[in-house]
This record gives sequence, C-alpha cells and structure tokens, in this order.
Amino acid sequence: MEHPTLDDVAAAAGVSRATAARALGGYGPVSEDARAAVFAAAARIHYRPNMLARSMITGTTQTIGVVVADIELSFFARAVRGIADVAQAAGFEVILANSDEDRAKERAAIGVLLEKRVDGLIVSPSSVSDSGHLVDLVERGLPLVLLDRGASGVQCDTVVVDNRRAAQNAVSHLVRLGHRRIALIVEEETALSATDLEGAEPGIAGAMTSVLRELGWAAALRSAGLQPTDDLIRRSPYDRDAARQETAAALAMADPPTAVLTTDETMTLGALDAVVESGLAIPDEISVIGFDDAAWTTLLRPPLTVVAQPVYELGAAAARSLIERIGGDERPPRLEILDTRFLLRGSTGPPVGVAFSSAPTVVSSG
Amino acid sequence: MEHPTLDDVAAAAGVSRATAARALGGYGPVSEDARAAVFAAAARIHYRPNMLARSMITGTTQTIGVVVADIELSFFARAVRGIADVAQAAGFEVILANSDEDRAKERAAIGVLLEKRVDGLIVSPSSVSDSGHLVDLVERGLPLVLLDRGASGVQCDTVVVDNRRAAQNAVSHLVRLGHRRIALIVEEETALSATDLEGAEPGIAGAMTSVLRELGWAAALRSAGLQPTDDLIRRSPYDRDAARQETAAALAMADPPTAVLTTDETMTLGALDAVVESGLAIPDEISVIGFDDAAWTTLLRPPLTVVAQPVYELGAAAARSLIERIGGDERPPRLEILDTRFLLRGSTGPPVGVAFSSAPTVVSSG
DNA sequence: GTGAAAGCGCTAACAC
DNA sequence: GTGTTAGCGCTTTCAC
Repeated sequence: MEHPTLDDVAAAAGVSRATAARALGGYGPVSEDARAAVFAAAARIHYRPNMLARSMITGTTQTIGVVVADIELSFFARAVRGIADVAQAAGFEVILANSDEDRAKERAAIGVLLEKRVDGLIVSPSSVSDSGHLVDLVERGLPLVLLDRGASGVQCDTVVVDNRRAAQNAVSHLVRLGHRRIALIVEEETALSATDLEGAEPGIAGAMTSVLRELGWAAALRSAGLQPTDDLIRRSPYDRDAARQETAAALAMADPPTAVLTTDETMTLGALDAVVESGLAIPDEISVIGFDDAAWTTLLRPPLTVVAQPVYELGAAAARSLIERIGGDERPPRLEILDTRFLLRGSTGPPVGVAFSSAPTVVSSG
Repeated sequence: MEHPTLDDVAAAAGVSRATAARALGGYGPVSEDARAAVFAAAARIHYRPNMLARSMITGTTQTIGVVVADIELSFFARAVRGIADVAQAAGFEVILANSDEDRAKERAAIGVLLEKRVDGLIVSPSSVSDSGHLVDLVERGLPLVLLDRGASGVQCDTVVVDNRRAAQNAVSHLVRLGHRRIALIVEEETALSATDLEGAEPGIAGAMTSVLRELGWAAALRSAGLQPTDDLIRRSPYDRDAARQETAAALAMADPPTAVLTTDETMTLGALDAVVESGLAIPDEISVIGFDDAAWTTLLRPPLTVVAQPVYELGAAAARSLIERIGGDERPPRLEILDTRFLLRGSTGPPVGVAFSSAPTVVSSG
C-alpha cells in the first residue's frame, strides 16, 4: 500500500477509525483488546500518521523555520546545530533557509515558511532597521526569536552577546600592552553604519554585530585617550581576499598599526593572510586578535588570541526561548545576553620598543 | 484575522471559492475583473495559502528532507548549502536533521521526515551495510539520493567522489618524492572496516569514505612495493585530540613515518597539532597531506597540500538528481562521481636524506 | 468503550 | 467563466 491511512489501520484491526485514532494517539478511552489490535495492525501495514492532516486540525506543525545568512559560515553552522538539538529534543523539526544578508531573500524565505505554517521562527535578521516584515510576524502572534542581532521595533526574544563590550575588552587588552595604533578590520555595512555610528550609541542589540564591535573598538581607544581615526578603520567587503587587501594597505601606511582586531572569522583569515604575507613577526612586530574561536586558531604558531562567542549556546538558547513561546509563554520579550570569553593566547604582546609592563602608565602617557 | 482562508478572499472579492482559487493558482479560466478583484482582496486581507491543505490534495509538500551526520562539520555545512541553493531555486524547502553517524538517529529522523511527507530525501548514510530502512524508502517509491557515501543494496542515485583513487593519488605523490614510511591518520570505523578491508575491495561507493581512503593509501603503497603495515595505520576516534594522540604515537615510533596522510579535516587538525608539538619541520622532516581543502589550510606556513573535494557541488548535484526524480525521472539509478583535485602546496617534499628526483627510481629501489 | 459524523483549507471534477 | 461539490487524512465532538 502506498500510504496506509488510519482507515486502513481501523479496517485491518476490525475497529472504527475513531478507536484506531484514540489508540494510536494515546488519548481517550480504549479497551486493551482494541489497543493491541490497532497497534498490531498499524505495525503490520507499516502505518505512518500523516502529519499534514494532523497539522490541519491541531494547528501545529511541530516545525520551526530558521533563517540565517549562510549555513556555510561556521558561526551559523554551529548555531544551527544548537537550534536543531534543542528543537529535536522537544519534538520539532527545522526548516533551514539562507538569506545571504539580503532583505528580499529573507522576506521571501519567511513568506514560504509562513505558508508551510511553521510554529515559530528563528531569524538572524539581515537588517536592523528594515524590519517591517518581522514586526508583522510579531503582530500576527507568530513566535519569533532573533539570533545574534536585534531588529529595531521588533518586540520579541533576542539572543545575542555583548559585541560592543567584547570588542572593547579585547582592544583594552592591547592598550594595556602599550599599543597606540590599533587597526580594526571590519566588514563594511551596506546600509546603516554611518547613521548608526554618529548620533547616540545603539543598544546592545541595536545594530549589526560588526557595527557594535566597531563601537567597542572605538570606545576602548577613546577611554585610553586615543583617537579612533579613519586610517585605522579598515572597511572591507565581506570576503577574505578583500580583508587581506585592506589589512595589507593598513600595514603599508607610513605610521602602521602595531596591532589589529578583526570582527569575524572571514576577516580574520584575510587579515592573517596579509600579516603572513608581510613577513611581520607575531606578536613581536604585530599583535593580532581575532573574533570567533575557530578550530584552526590554536594551530597557528603562535596560537591566535581570540574573542570567543558561545555559538552553539546562542542557537540552543534561541531554540529554547522559541519553544517556550510556542508553548504559550506570554511574558514580555526578553533580551538574552550570553558571555563572550577573551582567550589570551600567543598572538598578542607588547609593541616593538615597549617592554611589557602591567602598569597602565604606558597607556596614559599617550 | 488570524489566518485568512481562501473563503475569506472569495468573500472579500465577491466571488466563489473556486474562482478565487483559480485566480490565485493561475490555472483555469478567470475573467480579468475577477482576477483583479481576487488579487486585490487577497492583498488587502494579507492572504497566504495554507500549504498544508494544498499538500494534502496535491500530494506534494515542496519539501525535501536532508539527513547528514553533523551540520557543524564544514563538509556538511557546505554540502547543505549546495543542496539548499538548488532546492530553493526549484521551489523546495529543506528540512535538516543530524544523525551523528548513529543509525538509530538516522532511522528516527527519516521516520519523522516521512510523516511530514517530504517529497524526497538526501541522506548521507551512517552505515553502508545496515541500510534496510533505505531499501524500504526505495521500495515505497520515495525519491532518495545518497550523498558522499553509498549504501549496499540501495538502488538509488548516489553522488560521491572517488575516495579510493583520491587517496591513492596523494600517497603516490609522496612515494614519488621518495617516502617509504607513510602513515595514515584515519577515523576508526565502528563496525565494518575489518570485513570491508579483507576480501574483495568494495566499489567506489561501497564503503564509508574513510575505508575507501584507507584502501587507496594501501594500494598506493603496494603498487610501489611497500607494505601498508599496521604500525602505519593510525585509527583514531573521530575527535581532534584523539587524532593528535595517534599521530604523536606514530611520530614517536623507532622507525617513524616521514609523511602522513589524513582522511578529513578533523583528523588533519589533530595530526597537525601533533606535528607542531613535535617540533618537526614541514616538509623537511615530515610531509603532510590533508583531506579536504579547509579555508585555513592556506594560512599555514608552509600552506598545506590537500586533497580537495567539490563539496558544494556534491550537495548541489545530489539536489539536482533528487529534484529530477521527484519530477518523475524513472531512469535506472545513477552513480555520479565528481572529481577531486590534488592541490600541491608547501607541506610536502622529499624525505630527509633524499634529494628530490623526478625519476621514479628512488621509489622502485625500495 | 465505541462509532458516526463534522470539518480543518484547499484542489479538482463537474455542472451550469 | 463561474459556482457547487466532493473529498485529501486526520481529530474531535457527540451520541449510543
């Protein structure tokens, strides 16, 4: 039989459809004999409930939609694994869509997910400001959790790290080592970096991660009496080779940086390409701090000092929140902020000509 | 309105349900006026078709199930991206499940996917021999494509690379350089490596990739008159640190290898950990070839020589096949073999005491 | 404890 | 061209 139905089971067991449904569904009263007969029949004819039919009635599909920029990036791959594990343990499946940071793709993907009647959505929004479609979701009452970044005006659970502070800590470490020229290799924001950066500082989830990391970098410099000048901000298309070029340009300046911070794995790879190419010794001639603790960072000699995000946990936490919401949790939206860790390894040291000193005097003398 | 239905649209447009359906579905004859009215009404009340209801009738969900070992591994992340791109372009969504190479999880995942009535499945089977559940799928007529590995007795499209030959080529290169002690760092197969390795050699997709790579390694040695002895095969749990330990043990032998081949990224990371720890110079004291062209391999000094698989394309090809099958393609099952590339970079060179010679005499003298 | 029957939202015959 | 109608496979009253 192609797809045996409940009727087939009922017929094979010699009971009515209702009885078969009750037995299989484990609800309502069913006699032992009937139960046994139904289960035997179901097994015999390889019955599998049709979730589509069930979903039409119950209104739940036990499916969540996940929209990330690109599953190929290890950040999202790991986060999705966190989501999938929590979802699966709770009896949910995951439909995955890639947005490539493109609003139109994101909107389209969400549209399809809606038509498939997912019970909820986890989205890593491609824009902080252009979030009308997300607001719509919330207004319709569809459970939504934002992952990795916030979206302005969207009243829903959001799971992030404190990107600003994480970057600020990393740069402060460099400042403490005596660095005064600290470059930032950051992906350029297509839309709103400029507006976000002037004016009031966005909240913890009020901008794209790279913008917040840039803010943290700038804040650390300022609080050390240093200027986050334009020549130190190296904006690059989101692409390893572009990052390499920007970094190379930075290193070629008359007054080159003695340290660089990157804002994610792709930028780190490009920056290191340039550093390796330059022949500069790490950390003696140039200190490097990467964002994200990729597996390969410990393989380098010296191993790379990084800002590590709890990536798996970010996904898992998002899934947990979503499932609670699907379960009917009506509490006010939460902003969940997970801790980053600064992993001090070997790629950072005092700049040339500065003997290491734990005293901050080296810094304030600038 | 929570979820406006087709009836709501029809009512709002002042037509019957059938007309609304025809207009929205773009089939059957509809007058211009009616069309316009229906579309206007649909937009006004934010109508979205309920795919569940549609699927119940059409028998197609426009959804494919994908079961891989672990989306967190960059191999699968990239393959899934290939799948998702092709699927999405053809109007399909992807439901993702991780099996962790566990047959029970794989079976369970497929079961759920079946209940959700996916139109087809792409599976990276966790076992080559225990494939009854996959045979069932094929017998039921559900489109199935195997990714990265075959499964015995399963008559369906399979997309792989020639792992045996890829490994053989890599090792042959080392042999040509003059190496006579070439270790293999390979994940241990829980079940069937032993049986697979004695007896007749399995076909191109007749075993797990690591087994085939091992076979290739052994074949290359034998055809150079060398013995693939047990001390050179280093079987490790699938874990970076375990691979490091096995590699360290190999390097500590009285007669240590002068070259090592690994069988995937995780093994490569562990092996390199050990090599770096040992202080041996690459390639002067030890040559290394990795399997899979991870992004970081070009960052190392020297950059790593690797066997590169067309990972994205593997996924894309699987999705293409699957969608053809879903579309009714009834041709006999195909085995699609994509080409690997041997990327000669800096981590390979002649062994200590062997001046480089392009003549194979160095080899045959062994 | 069990069965008959209604109906989820849609498509697809089938009449008009 | 348009409307009416019968289901898809299931859950869930409601009688018995």
